[in-house]
Amino acid sequence: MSHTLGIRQAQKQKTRQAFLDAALALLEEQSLSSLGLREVTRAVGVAPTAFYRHFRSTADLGVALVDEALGSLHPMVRTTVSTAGGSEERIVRAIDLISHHVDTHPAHVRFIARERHGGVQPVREAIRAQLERFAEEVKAELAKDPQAAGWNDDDLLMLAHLYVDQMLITASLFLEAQEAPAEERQRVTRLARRQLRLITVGRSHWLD
Amino acid sequence: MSHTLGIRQAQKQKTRQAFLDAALALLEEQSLSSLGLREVTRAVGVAPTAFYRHFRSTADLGVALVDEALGSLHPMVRTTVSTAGGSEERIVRAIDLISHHVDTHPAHVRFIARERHGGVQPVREAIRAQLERFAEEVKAELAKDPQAAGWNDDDLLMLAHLYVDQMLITASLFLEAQEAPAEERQRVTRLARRQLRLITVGRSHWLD
DNA sequence: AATTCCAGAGAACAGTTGTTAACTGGATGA
DNA sequence: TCATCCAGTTAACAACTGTTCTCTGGAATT
Repeated sequence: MSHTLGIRQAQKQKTRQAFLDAALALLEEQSLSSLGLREVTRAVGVAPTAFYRHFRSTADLGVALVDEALGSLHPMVRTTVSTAGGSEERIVRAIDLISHHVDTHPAHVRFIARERHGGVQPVREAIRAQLERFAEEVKAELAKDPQAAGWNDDDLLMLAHLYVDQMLITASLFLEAQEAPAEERQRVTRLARRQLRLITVGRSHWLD
Repeated sequence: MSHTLGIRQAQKQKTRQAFLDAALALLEEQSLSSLGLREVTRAVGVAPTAFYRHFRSTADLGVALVDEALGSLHPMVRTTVSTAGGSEERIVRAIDLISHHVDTHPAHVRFIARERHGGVQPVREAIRAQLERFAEEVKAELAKDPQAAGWNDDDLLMLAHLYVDQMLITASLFLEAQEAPAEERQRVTRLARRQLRLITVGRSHWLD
């Protein structure tokens, strides 16, 4: 199926990835709308004009970063929501999973939080579309749960969005607490768990 | 109490406000970290150097914008949460209030949503501090409610943060739907109401 | 009336930006 | 083997950036 790339294509992809990595690093201290093309090429160690061989603009690069940051996350979300076990057990596991993901991919998380409402329209749209996909997937998993009996589609999607937004809020909190002492990070963990718990309580009494 | 300003101070404040207004307008299509000092002075119609008479940097201007956007909002939040009436009635009124505020101050709302996780640290910190104040105020109002009997302080603050974050999410949704047809805006209204309802249901069964 | 103050103007600085055109040299395919 | 392709280079462009220093003219103070 997958044809082995020639030396040429392989080198091109390698450079492209170097662009993405360099940009992500530079974006820890600024927004995409202020990221300069020359700034990125300088960080990669390549001529400014080389940029155009891979991206039309920095906005284009941003959209590629959205795919890198969120594209591979769908399986994880799907299984997290659907995993069997008691509801308390699932809450703890979900928060731990977010915490772990922030630890291993802080720059990706920062990028998404920053550019979700950022100044570059195509990037906002790309993030919005990915989050909509997450919501649809969460909804599909929720629908499988016996607890979903009697729920209409609109309410399921409403709940799914609530979960997705809460996921992002939690990730952002972990990110802010990243350099903080362990006790602060533990405080965030407990807060996130209780918020998720409250939503879950609301869910289980929704039909009353 | 308030001493009438001299011609000089009055003119200075006028120019300062012109800076804030011009910046806010420019920030509808970009982030603060890419806002240039000359760009702002050009929009105001004043020499670049005049900027330094009012702000040290664009970050400084950003912090001033945070105060303008959120500083005067505290009374509104306070009364909204505390207003008497049935819970369903209060939910409808809260969402309507947010919707109205987004209609009347779209640029302010956009600015806060954009810079909350934006690339300028002092501005992020200023927004964080204001939102923390909101949460404390909401918590204080919640504590007055008879429903809060048996709640500990941590859980009250947890719920207050949930409300504040939800308020921002809703405002952002209204903003995105601003140019959309009326039916889309109505859809957002209903979604926001139901999410608030679900949180309220969770709240009323929290102690079970 | 004379003096001080200070918001804003003007000019100049060294650096930066995105984009263009024409090029080089190694991988690719006939 | 030889012609084609194309990722990356080099050079140059006009336009823009933040910041400094010096100056001005009207308001504020004495």
